Amino acid sequence: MTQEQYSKYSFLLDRTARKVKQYAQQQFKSGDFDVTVDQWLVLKNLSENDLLSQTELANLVFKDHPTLTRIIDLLCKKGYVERVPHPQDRRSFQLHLTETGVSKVSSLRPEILQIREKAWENLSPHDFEEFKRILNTIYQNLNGESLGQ
Amino acid sequence: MTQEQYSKYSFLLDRTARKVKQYAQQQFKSGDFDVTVDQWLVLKNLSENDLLSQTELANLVFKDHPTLTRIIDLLCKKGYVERVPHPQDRRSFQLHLTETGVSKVSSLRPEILQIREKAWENLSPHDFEEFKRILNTIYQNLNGESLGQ
DNA sequence: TACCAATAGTTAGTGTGACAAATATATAAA
DNA sequence: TTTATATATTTGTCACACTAACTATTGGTA
Repeated sequence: MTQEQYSKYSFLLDRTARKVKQYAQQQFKSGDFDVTVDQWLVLKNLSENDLLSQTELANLVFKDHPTLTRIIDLLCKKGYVERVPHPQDRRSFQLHLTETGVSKVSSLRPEILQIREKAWENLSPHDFEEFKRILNTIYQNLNGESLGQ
Repeated sequence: MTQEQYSKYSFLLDRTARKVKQYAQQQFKSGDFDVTVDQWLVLKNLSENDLLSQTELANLVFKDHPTLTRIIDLLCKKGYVERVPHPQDRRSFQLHLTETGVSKVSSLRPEILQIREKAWENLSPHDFEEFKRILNTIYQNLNGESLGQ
């Protein structure tokens, strides 16, 4: 296999990742979910781990701090999340899902699982495992120092 | 396999696609390439197909028209691309690499192939074929009407 | 105590992505 | 020929990614 051929993965990877996000976003919109795909990722992680700091959450969802700041801003504005001052450290916040946030997550979760399945038509469970393995290997190959999981 | 497990691919896919772009962009920067990753994709396609219209190019690189307009704007500002009025159709342009653009492409091409290879350490040619197959299947599953290649 | 490096978070700037709407021109239909 | 429709590109808006620079606070150490 030549170098030339190897270089195409980056194009296909980018194209497919965008399509997956775009497809989900369209479904989110037609279902009036009132959140974006990335906002959902944040909400979902907050529902599974209460009282995270922004830094802890950023490490969970693999987003950088400025991006997370803005997503949290939007989620606060929508009333799904609150920034609670950290009792010991005045630099940081504990992130907390509001009542509205909790019920938003539980009402959207099943619908979103459904949407996510569509991508796997014509593919096997073995394909799924291989896909995850390859994605993780690529990630680690490029992740220099931190070798993050 | 439960629905829950299936939903993780979208996170891994997005994370890996971002890492691939970020890694390449860092290398581009440390090598003073003077283009972004997406600008490179456009330049490369123009070097292989001269005198495309913006619509034709948009279909090649799978970017939407407004995005492409802005990338072309930047490449024109940098002097790598020219918009030549279409001789028959006054609505459209033929895109043309300048001298500078041509030499930029040929000087960067080998360096970029090198950068792209890094992702494939610890992976086999068979992995590569499976990866492409799965990416393309997912893309087509979500691509509703147009069934684009 | 006073200094200093590290940490938490924000702000600003640039580039990109998706979508809707606007403009200009071309082409087909009445 | 006039009208309607389709096409090529641009503009505007919002969201996200990444970098760099900045503020505030913490904790260690001289």
